[in-house]
Amino acid sequence: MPVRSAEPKAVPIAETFERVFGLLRRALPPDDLSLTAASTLHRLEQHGDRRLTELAGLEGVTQPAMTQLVSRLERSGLVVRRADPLDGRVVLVQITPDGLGVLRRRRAIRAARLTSLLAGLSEADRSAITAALPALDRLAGLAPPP
Amino acid sequence: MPVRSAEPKAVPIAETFERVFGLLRRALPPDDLSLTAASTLHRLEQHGDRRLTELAGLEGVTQPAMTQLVSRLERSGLVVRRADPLDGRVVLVQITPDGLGVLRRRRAIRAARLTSLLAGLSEADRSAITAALPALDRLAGLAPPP
DNA sequence: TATTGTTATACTCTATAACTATA
DNA sequence: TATAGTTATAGAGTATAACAATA
Repeated sequence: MPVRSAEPKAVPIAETFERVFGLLRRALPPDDLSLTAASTLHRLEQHGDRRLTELAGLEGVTQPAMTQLVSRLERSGLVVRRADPLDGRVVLVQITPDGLGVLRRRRAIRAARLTSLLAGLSEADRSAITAALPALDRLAGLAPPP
Repeated sequence: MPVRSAEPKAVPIAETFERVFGLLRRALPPDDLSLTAASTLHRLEQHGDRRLTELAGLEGVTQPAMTQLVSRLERSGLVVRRADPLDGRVVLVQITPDGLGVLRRRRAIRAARLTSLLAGLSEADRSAITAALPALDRLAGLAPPP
């Protein structure tokens, strides 16, 4: 009986990831940021101001979708649009102190919830998850097929 | 310098999960099912017909949201609504052969994409991810705070 | 009266197509 | 002409509140 190579493993991995997504979605505080909004803010925090088109590419959404997301974030005071002195067409997006505060609060809330969930696992399970984090980060960092 | 207990670990775990979510989202075929729709179909496939309210609870969405999701799925021919002969108020949701086919196709596409991504990792990373799957499944299966 | 589900309404998030402004 | 971004429009997906039907 042949043991096939990489393909069969992908199915259970994909299904587990979808279940983890369900966990993320259900653990989202009701009137919190969407996952895309949070990811965008996180990127602006980590890597500084970015052009709108660049953000759209990094987040894997269209330019109009990012225009609208940035507009919503700006309306909420979490980012501001700035002009690029070198190119009049460009919009630079910058996170505000309020935006940083929202990220900080959100992180604390999610960490607390996740901590209480992790408490329901065995120490071995927690270790297995911790051990996989670097690998998962590398997986998530691989350029997805555009 | 004190090493604090469980709380600090939750932050990197939550952030890695969000990055994996980004991967999932970007790898979604353009005109495919939403993650919630897919999860609902998957549940109907695995566990048989379910009542609408039960599905809403399992997926962590409201009853009206599930009414609408089921309506969209029914319009697309992926599920049907059936009456419960024992209770005239109840709607039983059943997956159709077309729904099963969509799940099968979708699984194959996602597995192929994930396989090509996994090929970009080291064998050690792939092993770490595989080793964490049961733990992640248990984590995702824990009842989230309602 | 309580439960099951739907309808009404509103907002976020996303897409494609058409447009404006700048280079 | 090409690039950066916005506006227009449409649809999925979600929520709360109000409603209808059945138990």
